[in-house]
Amino acid sequence: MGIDRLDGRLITLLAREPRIGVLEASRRLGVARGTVQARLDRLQSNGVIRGFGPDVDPAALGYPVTAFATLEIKQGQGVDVRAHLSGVPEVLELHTTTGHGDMFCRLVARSNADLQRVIDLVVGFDGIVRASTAIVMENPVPLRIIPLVEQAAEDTD
Amino acid sequence: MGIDRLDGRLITLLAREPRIGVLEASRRLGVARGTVQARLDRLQSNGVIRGFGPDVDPAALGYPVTAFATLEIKQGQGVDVRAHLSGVPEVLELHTTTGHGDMFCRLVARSNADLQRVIDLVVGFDGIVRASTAIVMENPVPLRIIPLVEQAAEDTD
DNA sequence: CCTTCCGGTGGACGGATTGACCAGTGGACC
DNA sequence: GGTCCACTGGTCAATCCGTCCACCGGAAGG
Repeated sequence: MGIDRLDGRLITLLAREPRIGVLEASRRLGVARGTVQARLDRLQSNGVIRGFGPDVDPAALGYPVTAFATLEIKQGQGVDVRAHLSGVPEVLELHTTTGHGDMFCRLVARSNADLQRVIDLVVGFDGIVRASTAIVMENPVPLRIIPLVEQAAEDTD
Repeated sequence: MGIDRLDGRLITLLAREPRIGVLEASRRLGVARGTVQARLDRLQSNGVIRGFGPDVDPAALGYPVTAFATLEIKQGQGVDVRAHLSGVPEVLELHTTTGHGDMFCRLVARSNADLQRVIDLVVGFDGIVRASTAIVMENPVPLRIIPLVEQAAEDTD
């Protein structure tokens, strides 16, 4: 389990230019096409590459506001809260974190005003005691993975 | 700007089965191939679909621990802190949020012990006054976009 | 009512890529 | 020496891609 330098270069290449196919990738990497195919198969069955889903921008969908909310959960209500939040489209992800039954989620909304509606949707549920929200103003480092891939490849796993 | 139901179905289909091509997608959706191609082109130039980058799992790379950190930044040090954090591979994303020069980032590490190293890396910088970290235990709702896409499509933008 | 515009349809074309094979080679390991 | 494994370089038929085209219907505007 782990990736070598060729895997790292392959992932980086695919991340930079997702449109290229196996053949073009093999040309760029200077290896045989079969090698790239084998690597890709392995990376996917490994679970290193989960898939190639479309990367959708919520802002372009009309949801330009992002916020993070910390939720305090009533004891034993965890399961219900999860079900509730997974039913809210504006909840893009949900984590349970260390602490006193705390959860943590990423929200999007159509506007700052609309964010109030979303928060009401999220908090308007019995198991949630309290919520504190932080609105995102800038995103200096968008979600990325390449630097980590390169580091993992350097560590010659 | 916005997406209709066909766009929504197309995005959902691509998210579920990224391997399928334009031709197969047109068959599934019951429309002509040219239509799917035109829609895809439009969605991409719109910026709704940013791309089809590989979805890499940090855990499979050897970084199974995720944490979120809130950073308090010294006045006027924002730019330097961003540069510093963007140079740390374990920082997967960084946001500036409402509050007193606060920032917010997602971290990964090889283990709970290794997380200490990462945090030291992150915090060991002049402009950062204080950091509070929450370790992720579970991830009931992984980062997702489809429910939002479907809602946006229903709203018949 | 007529005209124009626009998105979708169904079809076609050649070039390119894919997935699947194969024998051969070199290094690592026992 | 023998075995295993990954990579190479090549072939094959099947498929898909990007790009054209003529045609149609509805919507909007005159």
